[in-house]
Amino acid sequence: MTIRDQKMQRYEPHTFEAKWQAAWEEAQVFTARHDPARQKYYVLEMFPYPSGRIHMGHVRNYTMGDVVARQKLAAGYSVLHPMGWDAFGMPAENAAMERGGHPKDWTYGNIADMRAQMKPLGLSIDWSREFATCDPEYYGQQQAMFIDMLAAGLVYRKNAVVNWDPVDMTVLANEQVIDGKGWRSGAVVERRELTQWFFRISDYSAELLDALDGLKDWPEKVRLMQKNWIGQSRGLQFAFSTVDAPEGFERLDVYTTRPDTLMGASFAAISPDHPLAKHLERHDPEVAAFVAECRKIGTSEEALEKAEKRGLDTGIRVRHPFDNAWELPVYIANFILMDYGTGAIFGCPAHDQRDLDFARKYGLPVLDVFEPAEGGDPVADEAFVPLKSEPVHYLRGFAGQEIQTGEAAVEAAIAFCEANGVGHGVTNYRLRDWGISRQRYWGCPIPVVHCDTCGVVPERKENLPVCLPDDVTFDIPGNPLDRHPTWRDCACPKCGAPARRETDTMDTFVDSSWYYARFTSPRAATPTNAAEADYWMNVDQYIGGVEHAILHLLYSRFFARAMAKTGHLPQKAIEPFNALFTQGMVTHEIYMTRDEAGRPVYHLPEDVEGGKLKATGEAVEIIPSAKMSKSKKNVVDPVSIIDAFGADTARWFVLSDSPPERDVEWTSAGAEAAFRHLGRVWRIASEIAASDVAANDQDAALEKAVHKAIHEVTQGIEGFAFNKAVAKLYELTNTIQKSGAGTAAKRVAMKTLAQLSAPMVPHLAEDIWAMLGGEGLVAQAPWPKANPALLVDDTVILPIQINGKRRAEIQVPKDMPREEIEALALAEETVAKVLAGQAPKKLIVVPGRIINVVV
RNA sequence: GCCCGCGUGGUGGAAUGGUAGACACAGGGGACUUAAAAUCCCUAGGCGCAUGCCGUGCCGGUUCGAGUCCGGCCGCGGGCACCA
Repeated sequence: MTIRDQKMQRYEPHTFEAKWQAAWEEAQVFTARHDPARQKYYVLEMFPYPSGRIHMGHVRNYTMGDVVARQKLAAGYSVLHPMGWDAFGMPAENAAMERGGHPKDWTYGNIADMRAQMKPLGLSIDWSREFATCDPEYYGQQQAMFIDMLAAGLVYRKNAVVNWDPVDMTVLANEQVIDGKGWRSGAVVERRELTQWFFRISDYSAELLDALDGLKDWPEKVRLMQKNWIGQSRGLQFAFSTVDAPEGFERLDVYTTRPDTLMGASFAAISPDHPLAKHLERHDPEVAAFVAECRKIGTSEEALEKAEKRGLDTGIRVRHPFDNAWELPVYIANFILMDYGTGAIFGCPAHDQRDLDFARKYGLPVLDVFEPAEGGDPVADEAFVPLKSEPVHYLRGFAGQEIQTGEAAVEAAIAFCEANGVGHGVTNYRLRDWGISRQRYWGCPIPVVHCDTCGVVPERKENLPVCLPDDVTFDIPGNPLDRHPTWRDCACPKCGAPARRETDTMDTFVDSSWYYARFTSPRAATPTNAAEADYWMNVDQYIGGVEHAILHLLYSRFFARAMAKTGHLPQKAIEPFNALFTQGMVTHEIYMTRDEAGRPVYHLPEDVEGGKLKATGEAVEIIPSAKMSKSKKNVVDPVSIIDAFGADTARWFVLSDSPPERDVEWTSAGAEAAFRHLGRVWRIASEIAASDVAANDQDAALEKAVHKAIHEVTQGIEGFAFNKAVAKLYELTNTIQKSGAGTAAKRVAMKTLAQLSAPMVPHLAEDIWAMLGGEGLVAQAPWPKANPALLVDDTVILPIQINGKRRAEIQVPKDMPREEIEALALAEETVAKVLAGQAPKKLIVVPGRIINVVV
């Protein structure tokens, strides 16, 4: 072999990756075709926010989707694999505020950059269907649906609280509130009520809950999280009669999931947002001060739960429903949510830790309602809160048995109360209606007009889209739409009189709640096209991060139902995602040094070598495995990886080693190893292409290994165990390399390896395929089928355990009868020695698996 | 605080309740080379001279048999309704 030949036989992905991408493009391999003769398959990865740079998490997400899409294409499906941009949202406005410019320019510029970074990955995406949610063609259709949903009674307005920054005079998102203060102004944030638009998702609580059972191919944990989020509960709603309450508040409605503890009640409590609290606030300075204090906590449930539990005695009392002489004080308490139940509760300190803490703090009585069935001490500092399924002994019960489970006692208590005219049993949900109003510019305008005579009037559909005006500035905080007179002022669509446009825009979750449907007909003049939606829906495989397990997925499930109700989706699409896969993050070590003041200074991976800074030799502190983030500088830029190693190496790396649902740690050693392996595969292929060995007795063994690999790799891909599929491909590579089989058999083996690798490393696969004389593109070759006859082994090795510990093994024919195996096992040397002529206590034979001898 | 998940060699991980550590990374040894790179081969959980013993975050339980199932902890991660 000459030096020139050696040079030619190197794996140089840059010489062919672009070539094969052009070949796919030329052959229109990935254009989704509505072909009624073929079964369709719709693969979708959660679309990205156009931040400007792709990161390894994207590479991992889209490579997984690509593996599925390419394998299904090879398996004969008509595949839809689209890509778009979740393009509205706060970062674009923040960029405009910080750096000047316009959110639109920033966003479209980022999209162009990210598309250019994604294309070299060689993803099998039908780019002809691409859109961004900030395209007027997209959000105009969203506005049309909003109008339809408004007409269908799915949308309404009500008051709701927001975070208000009193210095910047603007509404803040929860993430912009840090320790109760505005992120820019540092001012203490207030809760303020605004009239806002809501979707009636809570009307669908029961249905969204029940339908979870049908989502067989969703992760169990996601279904469980959604179930808990919807939060169905069975309880009693009843009214206390009040003593010394203001006029109009003669009754206080409360909801409880533990009516069986009614005889252990020691106080009632209402939310600071309860109408009674609001009434008292106006007349009582002490209440006003307390309620004002409560409103500083912020709007998130997390903040509320973590805040110190506090209350204020209103002086009002309520009568116990079963004893007119028994009066309970009414507190305003900062931990009661107005949105849940009736915004008022009764507290039973003995059997609820929060109530107990509250009672101890304010010197309220603690009455034990029940004790452990076997008896126990009265409650002291720890509430007695057994599982509802556990039987307990009732001391202050009033319905049902003396010893019964909490569940039974609750039902008995509800029945008793209903029979005695004290309230009624109700089923409640934790799920609240979906507030979509955002006091921001960069979002889909809510297409309604406020008219002094007609009230709130939807825009006429022929006037859609209601486009965002371009002439806006972000030099002062707040919503530029609010101070844009020529955009804001308009004519009422109904009476023509001067009117004002709604200046709130929609939550970006609305945008992402139907993009999957729009991909089925992305240029249609209506939100969807019935025939296309009918063919392509549902999404057969949806892939994205677990961080979307609740909100995005729940909103999408609701929105699909709302679209079906308004005629924009077929009924079969109300559960839009047949299968869901939630993938893990890409992590990396963090490299840190400290400055003179001891503050941490972070360093990029490319600036560090061998635990030291390349520039200065200073040792760095290594913090293991954390989610890649710009602020910690533990990021690896996919573009630089592709430049250094090619796209296939990046793709191969993110699929190997870690199971897809778990986090994967990016290491430069791993990336180099992936590159080396692909180089080896390429070299073995080129050696086979140049070799000429006659058929021989090793061909059969190689063929068997190939078919085993077909079976196992296919199983790995279909079961979303890409790391295992990769391991099997390593094994097959090793087998081919070591095999002394003839060239013909090796060519078949290598071509099959190319086909099995194509979903993961498509460029390399094409190159090998072409090298070995494969017909056409491997991307269009049918997926190989394993011959079942070649998958079974004639003999199996059975390990023998003695008392559960492995001591020996025997090799037996695959279908040897149990009795013969038993005899062989007992005759085995080690076993015979241990038994010493005695019969075993027990002999367990699991055919094809194991033998356990118990002595 | 509440809901959900995860925890296995030096590292990433594999294992329908049935041989713990497949496959790979890093390491050690060797071959080839004037040398290096590249490549190839061998080795490899810990302890012990060894029959062997110990090992899947910790404690307990079920089972002939537990990484896997159950109960209780510890640690880490995700979500908590205006981040996307």
